[in-house]
Amino acid sequence: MKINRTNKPTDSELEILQVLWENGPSTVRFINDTLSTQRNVGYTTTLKLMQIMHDKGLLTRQKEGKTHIYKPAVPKEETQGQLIDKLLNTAFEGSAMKLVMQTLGNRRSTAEELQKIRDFIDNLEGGQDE
Amino acid sequence: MKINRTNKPTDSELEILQVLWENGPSTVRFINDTLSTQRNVGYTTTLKLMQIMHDKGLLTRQKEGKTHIYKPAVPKEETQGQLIDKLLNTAFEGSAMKLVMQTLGNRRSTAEELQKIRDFIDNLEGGQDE
DNA sequence: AATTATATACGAACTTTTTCGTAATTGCAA
DNA sequence: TTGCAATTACGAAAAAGTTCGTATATAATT
Repeated sequence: MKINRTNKPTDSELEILQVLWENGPSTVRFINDTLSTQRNVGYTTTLKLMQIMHDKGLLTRQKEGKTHIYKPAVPKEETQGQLIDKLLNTAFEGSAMKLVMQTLGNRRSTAEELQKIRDFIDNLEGGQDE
Repeated sequence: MKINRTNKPTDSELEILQVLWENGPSTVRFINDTLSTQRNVGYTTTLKLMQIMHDKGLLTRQKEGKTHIYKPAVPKEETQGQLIDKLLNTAFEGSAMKLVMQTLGNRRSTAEELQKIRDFIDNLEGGQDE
């Protein structure tokens, strides 16, 4: 199936990607079992969704015996980036700075985390040409 | 109409909120004119959407002559916060730090912006109890 | 007061996303 | 090899979101 790097996942699709990101390549059975611990969802529902995602090029799969092993067709970071871009454009006037400040401003972070971010920014400045 | 602080806006609803955030309280006519500069959308479509948003408690309105003046029922920051929380939970394992780093890592920021963020973080540490 | 222009209300069609039932297929075990 | 349990394929219903046509109301204009 052709990989599509422009289709953004829907909410349900994102749920499935989450499980794959966390657990690596998985069967429909495993994904459904995992999702089922959080909410009610039928096996064929999950199956259908993953088939659609395969059609869209969001997942690749490989036959293993009689089951399929699915994995994301696109790196996690790329999908995350798409979602950030969308949020940026629909709610933060495209400004990464505004998003970052809002995110940090209203959520508790530990001193360690804040320090990591600081270091990260310091590092950025070196590499970035302006 | 009752204000609903839990309903997340859909994509189209967000488009409308954007216009309101940028321009302040507006008529359906104004919103539709603004949206129309970017894409094709009928007047009654925008009207219907805003009526639904009013029903959901996303917008309040006030009659002015024969038209209605609409405005967000909930502060912009609160809606932004909802959207961030959702992104955090569906794609960043709930970690604000990860979201921030991804955001800054793949997008160009000016030195000024980065400095502002640094200052912001410094400020945060003082106020936050840990 | 009648006409006109603009606004609202509302139902319904259409699209997209989500859900699931049923049938067909497949590999394994008896 | 036959039967069984698990999987896939597929169609279609249900739900959510979007779009728009038509009817009705309202205020301004002639």
